[in-house]
Amino acid sequence: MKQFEMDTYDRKILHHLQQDGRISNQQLADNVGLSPAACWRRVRALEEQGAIAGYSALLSPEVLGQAMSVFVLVSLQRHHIDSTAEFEQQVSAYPEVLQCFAVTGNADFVLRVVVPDMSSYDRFLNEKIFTLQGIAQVHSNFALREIKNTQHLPL
Amino acid sequence: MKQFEMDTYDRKILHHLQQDGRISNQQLADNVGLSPAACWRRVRALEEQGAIAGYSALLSPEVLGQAMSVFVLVSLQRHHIDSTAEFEQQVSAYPEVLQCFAVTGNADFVLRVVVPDMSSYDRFLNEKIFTLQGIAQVHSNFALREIKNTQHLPL
DNA sequence: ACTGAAAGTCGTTGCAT
DNA sequence: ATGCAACGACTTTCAGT
Repeated sequence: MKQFEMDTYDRKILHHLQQDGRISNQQLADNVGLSPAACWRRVRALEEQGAIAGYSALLSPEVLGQAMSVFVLVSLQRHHIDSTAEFEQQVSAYPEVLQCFAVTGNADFVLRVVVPDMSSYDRFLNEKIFTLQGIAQVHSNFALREIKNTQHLPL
Repeated sequence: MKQFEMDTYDRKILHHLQQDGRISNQQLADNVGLSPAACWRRVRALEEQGAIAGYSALLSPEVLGQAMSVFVLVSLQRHHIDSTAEFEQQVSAYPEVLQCFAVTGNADFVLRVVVPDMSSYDRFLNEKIFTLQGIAQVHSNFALREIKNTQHLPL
């Protein structure tokens, strides 16, 4: 993945597309000050370069009854490559795990898990986390409130 | 925010819109097995009910040179309502802070911060976090690797 | 690189079931 | 609730600058 030059037009395009992924090419062109054709070519280029990885609808966890967010700190027993790889593979497959990062600090991984309620979380832990091989410690920090939650990159 | 009934069509629609927020209504209708008009009316309803909060382009941090993710654990000195509210307000305004949750456990808040490099992170801490009133402790856990990172809710 | 126009596709609405 | 049909708007391509 290599870097590339981005001018003000590209930055504006990315900004508006983060804000509204379904904005019409015409509106976008108006907002950034390009003709629709020129704007469209730039968007295409940004997609092909990989700067735009995709588009997604943002759903509301509250409205959909998936209101519980938990930060799960996981430490593995031994840091062998293969047990780590298997952990990552399994965890990636769980739909309840929205995010998983390998981190510095006391834990090896931090996961953000989203479930409808506490009993679902209990089931998730017992059936999907505690059954994994090589788990040393699991610590759950429950989200009391969501202050901010986007994936919008600063440009 | 009240719950509402969702049938299989709605679930399929949300699933596909999470996967591709720019899918055309016709393709979506094909995929879920509805006519374009019926599908479009359901999408409209889901938007109005708030189940769909919006749409966004997903950008690639690596390609855009915003490769460093840090989990910042923040504890406040006294849990007065007003200092907490001010902290939340300020932190929400920082573009580097993609996510912020009030959590249980040792810290009061966990923030996910994204910056281009370590020196930018240093500046972020000194100029934007350490200057806030009532900060008791700040602990930084750096993301070594991103295993999974979506906002896709399990349906 | 950009603009403007042309052609095809799609979103959106109204109406009937 | 659904499908069909029609109009207007849009996306996308291509030639010219």
